[in-house]
Amino acid sequence: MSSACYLHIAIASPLRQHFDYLPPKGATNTYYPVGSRVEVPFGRRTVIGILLNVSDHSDVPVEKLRPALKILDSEPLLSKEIMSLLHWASDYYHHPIGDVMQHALPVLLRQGKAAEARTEAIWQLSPAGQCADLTELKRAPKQAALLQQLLNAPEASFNKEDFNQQHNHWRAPLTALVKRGWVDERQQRGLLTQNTDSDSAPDLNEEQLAAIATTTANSDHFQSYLLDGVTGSGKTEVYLGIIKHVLSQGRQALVLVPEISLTPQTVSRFQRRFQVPIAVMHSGLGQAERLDAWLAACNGEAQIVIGTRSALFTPMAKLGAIIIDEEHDNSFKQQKGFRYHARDLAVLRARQLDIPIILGSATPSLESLVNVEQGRYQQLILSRRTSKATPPPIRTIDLRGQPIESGLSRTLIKNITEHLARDEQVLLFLNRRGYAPTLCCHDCGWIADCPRCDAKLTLHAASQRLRCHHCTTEQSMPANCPECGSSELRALGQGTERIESTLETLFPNIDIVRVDRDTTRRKDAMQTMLDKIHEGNKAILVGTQMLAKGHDFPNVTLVGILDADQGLFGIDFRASESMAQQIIQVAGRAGRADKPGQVLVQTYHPDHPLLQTLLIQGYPAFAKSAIQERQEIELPPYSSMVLLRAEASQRALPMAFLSKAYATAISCGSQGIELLGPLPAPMERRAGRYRAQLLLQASERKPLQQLLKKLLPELDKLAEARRVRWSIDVDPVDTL
DNA sequence: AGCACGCCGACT
DNA sequence: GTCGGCGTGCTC
Repeated sequence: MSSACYLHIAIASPLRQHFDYLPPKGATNTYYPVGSRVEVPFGRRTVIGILLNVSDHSDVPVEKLRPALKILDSEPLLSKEIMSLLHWASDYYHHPIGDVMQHALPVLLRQGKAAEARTEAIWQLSPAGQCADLTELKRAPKQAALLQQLLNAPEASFNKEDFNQQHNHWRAPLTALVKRGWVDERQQRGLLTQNTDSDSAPDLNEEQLAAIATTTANSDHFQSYLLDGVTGSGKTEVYLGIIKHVLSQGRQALVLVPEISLTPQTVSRFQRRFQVPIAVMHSGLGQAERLDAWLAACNGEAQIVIGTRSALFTPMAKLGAIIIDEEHDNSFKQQKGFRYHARDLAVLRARQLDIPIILGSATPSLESLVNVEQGRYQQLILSRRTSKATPPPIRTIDLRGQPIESGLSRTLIKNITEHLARDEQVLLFLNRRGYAPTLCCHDCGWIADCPRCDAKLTLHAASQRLRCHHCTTEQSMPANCPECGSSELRALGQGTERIESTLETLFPNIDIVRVDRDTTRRKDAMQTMLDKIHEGNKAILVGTQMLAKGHDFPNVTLVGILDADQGLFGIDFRASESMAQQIIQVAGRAGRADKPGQVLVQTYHPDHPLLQTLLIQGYPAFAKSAIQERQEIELPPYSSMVLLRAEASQRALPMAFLSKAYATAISCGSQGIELLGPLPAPMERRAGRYRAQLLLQASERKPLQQLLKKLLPELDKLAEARRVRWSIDVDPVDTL
């Protein structure tokens, strides 16, 4: 009995559904591997989708079905495990399955390229070439030269770099030699990055050993661990210890890190410790490189995969443990399109595979701390710094009524001078790049606003330009006020560029190194600066959060936080958590070597309770009180949030859509769900578009999910929906 | 999202 | 007269 056969296929489109196809015409075998790519006709074009499953029925009338064109993979490209993770994610984040699937594939595979590792051509002298008659090549000097090179090392094979070094046009002559039969051309598998230098593990302290022992004792079962270790306590050594164990079992390890901390140093630390192939996956990779890394991870050849957020979806043949470094970092949450949280999905993946997952941070997210409290995560504490250094004392500098020199208080300047006098380095943190955030006319009060955003333009002095930090707007700095013509234009407020120039006047003989997006735009700029800092000569580093993450500056003994107040009165309920994490992370840069460090925090609100708790009692105490506050006012993780956003070029449209959405939600039955809004977004206009949002909040996840399941198909049908760009954000990390 | 069809404005 | 703007509709 032959039953009907329908292929359910995920196709990249905003439609929340799959599409059904008949098997390809003339298909002889009946094996259709779920998780493989299928080429199908879709509307007027041909696209590549992923086979979700093969079923004996379809909800679509048969006459509407078209046959698929071609099965592109004979084996599943996405493993069963990844498919199930993606299904879950599509469901939970309410994002169309087709688009979700695309996130799991390197671009080249999405485009239909064969799932084969890149190869490079290599050339070798053929047996016939060994007794080649060079006189035949009298009139082909290039061929002769190439042949001579090959004859010099008759056993060796050469790749294109080898020829590039000695010849400028070698391709055609070499092809001629191949034609003559004197040279063999072969394709060889490219090699993964691997390092020949090696180092061995340092002696670990008891806490580190205990953390490794705990996680590895039970390494073939699912368990989430929160590795809560103060800066400098050697979290990475714990990761390495765990990975060593994983590798010894013949399994692979997946390490996810925030975007900014995936530097060559990070990777080389892993490479030096383990002489195994490592696949690195980040946004800077070329497409062919990305495909290579992906395939190597997939087939188990790469034993360690280090990557950012999206590396989570890499299929891995024998994954044995997942590590999330800096788990509190918000860059694990994708902020557009498919808005998944890589950390949260990683926990799910670990559970599915029944393997351990280790979330590490010096400043754990409140979510993870609550998970510890509720017994879902097991906490591993590293309380001691590995070096002798004691944690640096943190002092506040009360800015009220103080004379301030361009953002620097007298006290801070005095301390900088002292540390420099001891040939030490100073790090100043200000999370605002540019020269000044405001350009203002002294005579009429005009302010340079962005024409496309509800924001001020930032003055960049070096380029003499005004730039918007929220869109691409850029204009030259006017000589006169465009309103009243006055030439008295004043730069108000401080950015890193201005601090840098102030420091240059205050400390004319000291190196000032500014590290922000503007100074690190060039490809190796960051590296050059880090190298310079590591030389250890006295210097002042000024930077934004780029400086706060992960880098180790052994000779920095003074950290100055120039403006701690930014996060204190933020509109987002997570603003204070982020501020605290940022302050502690920056403070952790001080005194890592044998020199004692010192941290000075400038603030206009030294009595603010959150700041007090953080600076006097430390992050754990801060977290405890912040958690308590979340509990009292039923904020996440003590409630569940979903944000419905909309934007359009006309102001009224997003609000109109969201009002309709509000009404639709009510009619879907929204018992137990609080609807807040619709409201204009905190910065209503951005890049010329008006934005608004509707917040859905509930004490339980389930009713919210159920509502969305009913609500979203209804919203898709609304006429108002077509006039705006809208999106759903489940568990938003910032409500901006 | 793409892609086509369809009906109204300023240009070779 | 057309090139082209984006509103609307459809994709198994």
